[in-house]
Amino acid sequence: MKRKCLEGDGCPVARALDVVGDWWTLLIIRDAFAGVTRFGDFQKHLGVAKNILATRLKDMVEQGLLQTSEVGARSEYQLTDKGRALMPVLVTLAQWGQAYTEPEEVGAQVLDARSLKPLRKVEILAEDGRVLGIGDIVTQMPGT
Amino acid sequence: MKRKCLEGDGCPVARALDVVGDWWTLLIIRDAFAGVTRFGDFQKHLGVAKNILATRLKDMVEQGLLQTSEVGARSEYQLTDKGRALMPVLVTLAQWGQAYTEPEEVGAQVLDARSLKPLRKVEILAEDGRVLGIGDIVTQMPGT
DNA sequence: AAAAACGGTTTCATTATTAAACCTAATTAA
DNA sequence: TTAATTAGGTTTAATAATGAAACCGTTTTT
Repeated sequence: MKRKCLEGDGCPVARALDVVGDWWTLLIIRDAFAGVTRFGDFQKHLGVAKNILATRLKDMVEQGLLQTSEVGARSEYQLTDKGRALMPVLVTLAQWGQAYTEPEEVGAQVLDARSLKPLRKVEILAEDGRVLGIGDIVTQMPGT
Repeated sequence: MKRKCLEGDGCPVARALDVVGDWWTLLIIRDAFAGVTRFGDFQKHLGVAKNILATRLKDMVEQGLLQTSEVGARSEYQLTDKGRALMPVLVTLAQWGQAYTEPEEVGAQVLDARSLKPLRKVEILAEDGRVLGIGDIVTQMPGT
């Protein structure tokens, strides 16, 4: 009756979602990328209830996505390497969202820090460098 | 009191998650990429309760991720362009999962259809082609 | 010293998820 | 041709997750 059960799954997508598939997790990571570290700031930006933010942050620390450092008796939440490694996931998701969903107001964007321009569209490449389209990949599943 | 509220958000990540952020959605998309089209096959592979699979599929059709076609009085669920466009998201997620989570058994993989080899690691590029690391991007937020 | 803010925890109501039973139409087996 | 089974769901009732608001001790500001 619990909600998730994909921990040791053969599929890396399932395992990834077991860690970051919760409703708020990727949004917290997004804010952490934007420099947010304090409980109250996450709460304000996300508009999430404090209790569930507390449990999410605790879970994320347990999963190794965030680490806490006590700065002046005030704890800060910072991305670990494992959390930072989600950057390409966020960028890819953002590009899909920009292409296929409509904003009411133009808002947040991920930009190249040097030029402050948008990023190039993510491409999926084969080992030899060929650009792969949607029909060019196969998903090999264990039970199929 | 409802669960989601990010529909017209300024942030494309939030809008994307509003569509694909549900617990089972990306796993359904993954299976659809693997060629699954029928209700029972989704149910078998995912191990999800039939009622929630039914509502998820209905939602995903409403959101334009899947379309149904009545093949011999038996409906099939197929990816739309919008759904297929999530391929890079799945690939990036899978690569993160492969790098940062541990499988109990080696299982599903996304492969280049021609060579049947793994894909190249996704790179985030600036407009001018520079490879961007984690410190090389900035997230511009509306309320920050 | 008093007041406000920070970082939560607790409580209780609402919503989502689940397993299991059930149902109807279509297909397969006898 | 009938009977049994399967596919594709829907309904029901229990459990788990989520949410808003109140509360609480500590820390910071006034």
